[in-house]
Amino acid sequence: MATREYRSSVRARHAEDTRRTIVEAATELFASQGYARTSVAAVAAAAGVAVNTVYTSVGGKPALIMALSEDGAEDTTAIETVRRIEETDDPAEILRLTAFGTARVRRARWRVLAILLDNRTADPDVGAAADAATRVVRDRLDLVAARLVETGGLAAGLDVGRVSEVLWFYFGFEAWRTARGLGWEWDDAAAWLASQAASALLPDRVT
Amino acid sequence: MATREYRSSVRARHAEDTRRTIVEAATELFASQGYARTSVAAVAAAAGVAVNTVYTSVGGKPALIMALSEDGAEDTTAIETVRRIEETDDPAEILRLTAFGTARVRRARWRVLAILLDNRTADPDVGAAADAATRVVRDRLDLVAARLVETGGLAAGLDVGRVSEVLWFYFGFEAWRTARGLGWEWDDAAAWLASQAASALLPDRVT
Amino acid sequence: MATREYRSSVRARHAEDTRRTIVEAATELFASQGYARTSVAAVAAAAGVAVNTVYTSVGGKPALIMALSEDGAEDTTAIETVRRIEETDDPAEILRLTAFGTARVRRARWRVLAILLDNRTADPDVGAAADAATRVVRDRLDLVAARLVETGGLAAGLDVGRVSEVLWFYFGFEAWRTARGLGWEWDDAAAWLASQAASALLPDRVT
Amino acid sequence: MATREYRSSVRARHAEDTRRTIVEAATELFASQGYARTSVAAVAAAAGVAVNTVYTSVGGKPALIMALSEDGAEDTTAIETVRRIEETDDPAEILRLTAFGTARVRRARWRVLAILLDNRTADPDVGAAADAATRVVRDRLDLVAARLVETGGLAAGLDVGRVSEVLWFYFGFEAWRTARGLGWEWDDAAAWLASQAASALLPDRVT
DNA sequence: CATGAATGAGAGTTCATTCAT
DNA sequence: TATGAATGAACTCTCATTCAT
Repeated sequence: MATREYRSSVRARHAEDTRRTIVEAATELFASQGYARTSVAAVAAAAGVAVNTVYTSVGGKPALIMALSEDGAEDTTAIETVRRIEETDDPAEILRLTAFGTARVRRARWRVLAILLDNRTADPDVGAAADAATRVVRDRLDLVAARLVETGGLAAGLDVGRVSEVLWFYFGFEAWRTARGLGWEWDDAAAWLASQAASALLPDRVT
Repeated sequence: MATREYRSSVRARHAEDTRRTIVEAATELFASQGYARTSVAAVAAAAGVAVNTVYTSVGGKPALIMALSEDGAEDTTAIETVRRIEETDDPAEILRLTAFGTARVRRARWRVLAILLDNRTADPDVGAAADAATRVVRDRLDLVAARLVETGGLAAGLDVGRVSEVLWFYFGFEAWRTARGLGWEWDDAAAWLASQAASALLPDRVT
Repeated sequence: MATREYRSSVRARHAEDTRRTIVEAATELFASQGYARTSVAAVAAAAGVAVNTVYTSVGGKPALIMALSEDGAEDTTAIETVRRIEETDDPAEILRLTAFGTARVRRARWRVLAILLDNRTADPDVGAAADAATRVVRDRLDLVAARLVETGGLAAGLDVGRVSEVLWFYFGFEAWRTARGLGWEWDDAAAWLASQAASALLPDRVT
Repeated sequence: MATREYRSSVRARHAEDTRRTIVEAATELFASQGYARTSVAAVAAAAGVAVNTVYTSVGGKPALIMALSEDGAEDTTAIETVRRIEETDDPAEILRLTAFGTARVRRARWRVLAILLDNRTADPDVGAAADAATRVVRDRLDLVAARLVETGGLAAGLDVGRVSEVLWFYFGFEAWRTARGLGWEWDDAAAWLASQAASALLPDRVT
């Protein structure tokens, strides 16, 4: 990124600034008013550009959704989490890692995620973006589920599919949304969710 | 209601039919296309009436949301559940009753509920209706939480507020939505949720 | 039509008036400014109605073209001409009948025809309407050509296809357009075109 | 022109190339989609240049029309035809020369001509260009008409104006357009048109 | 000379809603 | 009560064009 700055011309940099300003304004408005009730004109006004600049520099309304949902699609945290999960054999630890890992990812992209989920029905494009985001997370949780089963430390009668479902129940979007809605802090929520998932998946602790 | 039928003229009854047809058509369309993308004209067409009849017999678009959200607002099940909860002192049993009670209520009004939740951001009126529905359920869960504390059978360190939050986490809208999304059957989901809520709220069974 | 007036309600009649007013305004504007440069707003203004009334009572811009091109699609003159052609065996007379018949039809619908031809490229819908109009006339001229060949009074070496082409050359849209452009009166033009077609199709008079 | 090439720098020559490429792309698109429905952006894309290059090297949209209509405005053929007409006294020969002469000119510039005629109403500038082209041809036919009258070999009752009109009818744009539309070959059409013009203007051949 | 970025103006169309019947 | 007709207000998007580089 830093190197890019040197290479790109002043004009290109300025254009990128404009684009970013617009996408941010759109994010703000989509979050506060909803996708359907936010007009392109309002986005332009909020970004301080002409209506058409939204079209020339980002695209139409669906393109705004694409742009903001791809915005910070960096997965370093997620990848790091996956790596650490590979390194441990303790199922409880795996659940804790998953909880705090998803917490971090959700926290970083919460506004965008909320927009996608809250406006699913407003537009097919939003729905598609939301589905894509869902799929990414579910796929990752599938890996975790497989790893959990691999450790052999789960309660009896759980196959990979079921484990994945439970993981989604506790670490998926809705769970975090509920936790957020209840005002729970990220870390508290993560700890609680991890323990609840443990009670659902691990054999009774007592001997 | 039944008595009304006798009193009302044929015309009034016919009008009531029209109204119901329209509200049902609206429910169908809101569920399949979303609130924002469903036009009053589409509702009218689906109901087989003139556009204006929607206005004269139900009201505008927001009125449709009101109408369908008040539609089957009968709470006989909920009230029955509350009554039975009052009669028992076993916290685990209370959780089970709550789980199956909410399952029954959610199941009956699922389509309407999904519409309200999925279209929260589409329109302030929808948001208000969704909030109202949320409040009703949370109030009821507050009662359950109070009752649970009353029994004295909960794990240590739980006050009414916290218990209510946990109940909402497991029996609130999002939990059921996730369960539905995972394809879980109502009764299976209820049993699982009850047991998870128990693990969260009740003291460890052993010792 | 007269009987319809009695049957239809005042409202329906009024609506029909509105529609006609709009189509006439559109015709006027399309003729003077061309299809592409005439906005729906301009049509509405010229008709003295709201912009949307154009949509509710006629349809979009393409619908206006359809409406005006179907407007006076009465073919009584054309049919009458065809009938009279069937009755005579004199090729020269047939050509005269064709000339004056087409003159009458063209004259009646000249404005509309000019619009269709002049705006062919402006919009695919206009092109389609123009093509349809062309096909109708060419089909009719095919019949005339067949009749001419039937009489056996044509010059040697002319088959039906060629005769039809020549008829189109002299009595088709472009010929009349040229004649109009030159300021020729309808009847003078018809007489001249008939004589020229005769010189092209009939054997040399002398011998 | 040839001398210019030597003088002009490489850059100027390159610029001229760019301009020609753009005008050709425009011609192609105007012919296939019509003037109104062809955007400057489309022209630029087809020419493989930036949108703005169209403005800097040719001008706006009207300028494109000007450019292509002046493009190959060489009249060597027309001038040659006029010269040869001056040399003969045989009216029939003059008509033949006119027919084949116009055929050659039309053939060379057919695409451009068709664009001008088909898009007359799309834009005042196009209309003006079309009118200019028309005037040029009509002026030339006026000369031919004068020459024909001069020969004294025409049928009785024809003044120069009338002769000019008839010449326009047979050798003007619309006639050729009709002939082209019918699929007639250039030379066949020319021969037929010449003979028809003869029958209209010359005294009956037989005595 | 050629370009990318940005713009103002305006087009067609849809929508929720009201009026007269 | 129910309706067809008509409307005003937005909205998304395209276009031709100019400015700074």
